[in-house]
Amino acid sequence: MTDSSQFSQSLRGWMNTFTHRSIRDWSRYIKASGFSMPQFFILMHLRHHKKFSISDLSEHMEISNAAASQLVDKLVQAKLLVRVEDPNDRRAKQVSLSPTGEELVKKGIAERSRWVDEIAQALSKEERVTVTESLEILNAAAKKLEEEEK
Amino acid sequence: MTDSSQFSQSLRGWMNTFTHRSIRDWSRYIKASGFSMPQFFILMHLRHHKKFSISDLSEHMEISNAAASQLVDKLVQAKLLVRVEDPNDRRAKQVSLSPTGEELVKKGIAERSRWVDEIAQALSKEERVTVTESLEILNAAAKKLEEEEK
DNA sequence: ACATATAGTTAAGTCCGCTTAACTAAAAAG
DNA sequence: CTTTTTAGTTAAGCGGACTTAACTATATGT
Repeated sequence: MTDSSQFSQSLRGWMNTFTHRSIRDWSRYIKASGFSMPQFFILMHLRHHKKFSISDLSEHMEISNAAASQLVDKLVQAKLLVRVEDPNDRRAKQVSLSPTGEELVKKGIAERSRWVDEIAQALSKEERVTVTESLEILNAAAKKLEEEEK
Repeated sequence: MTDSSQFSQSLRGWMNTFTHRSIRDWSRYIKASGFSMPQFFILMHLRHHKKFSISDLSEHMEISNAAASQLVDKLVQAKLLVRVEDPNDRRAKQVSLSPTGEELVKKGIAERSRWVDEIAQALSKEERVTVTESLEILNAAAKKLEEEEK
C-alpha cells in the first residue's frame, strides 16, 4: 500500500540525489563565476523576493545588520544589485537584482537545467506525463505551505 | 500535449522552490551545528561515496590538495571523520564518516524531512500514489545518468 | 639502483565574511 | 519638541578557507 510514509521515503530519496547533485553543480558554478556562497545566496533569495531591506536580509541569513550591509555593498559595487532608498521610510533601503545580476542567476539555472533535460530524455512519453503531473502537484503543495508559514 | 519541454518546465519549477528552500534550511542547520559550508559539503559527499582519498576530494571540490588536507584534518579532530592509511598504497589516505559524523548528517536530513512530511499531509491519497510513483521514476533516471557519467 | 612521479602534510601569508562598537539619519512615542 | 527606537553604514579586529612553496614518504619506470 502506498501510504504517507512510503511517499515520504520516496521524496526523501529524491531529495538526497537532488541535493547532492545541486551542491556539487552550484558550488562549481559559483566558484567559476567568482562569487562567494553568501553572495550567491543573496542573489538566489532575490529571485523569489524581488525586493528586500537590509534588515530582512540579515534576518533571513541570520547574520548581523553590519554583515548584510557589507555583503550587499560589494554586490552593488559589482553591479549585480541595485540599492535605493525606500520612499516610505527614508532610513530603509530597497535592494533588488540588477539586469546583470538577474542574468547571472538565470545562467546558473540554465546550466543546471541541462541535467533536467537529460533526465527528461531518459524517460518514456508516458512516464513524462505522470511525472509532469506529479511535479505540478508537489509545486502547488509547496507553494501552499509557504503561504501558510507567513 | 505533455511533451518533453513541458516536463522540463515543471521539473525546473519544482527545482526552484526546492533549491530555494534547501539553501535556507541547510545553511541554517549548518550554522546552528557550528560547521562551515565546505566542511558540510564533505560530510554530504561522504554520504554518497562512503570512502575517498584527499586527492579525490580536492578534485571534487576543486580546491588544492593542501586545502583538502586541512579541511579533513579539522573534521578528523572534531571526530566527524576517520582517516586511515590505504592498505594498497601507503601514501594515500582513506577518509570516511565517523559514527558521530554520520549522525550529524542524518539529523540534518531529518530536520529537512519535516517539510517533506508536511507536504505529504497536504496531498490526497490518490495524489500521493501518483507522486510516489513519479519520484521513483525520477530517482531511477537520475541514478542511471550518474552511472553513465563515469 | 636510481630518477621521477604521486599522495599527503605543514607553514606562511592573503582574502573574505563575520562580529562588536561607535556613528548618522530618520521615524515613532511621550 | 524632545526622547527613544529603528535602519543602515563604517571601522577595527578575529577566524577560517584558500593559495603557493617546501618537505616527507611511498610507488613507479627505466
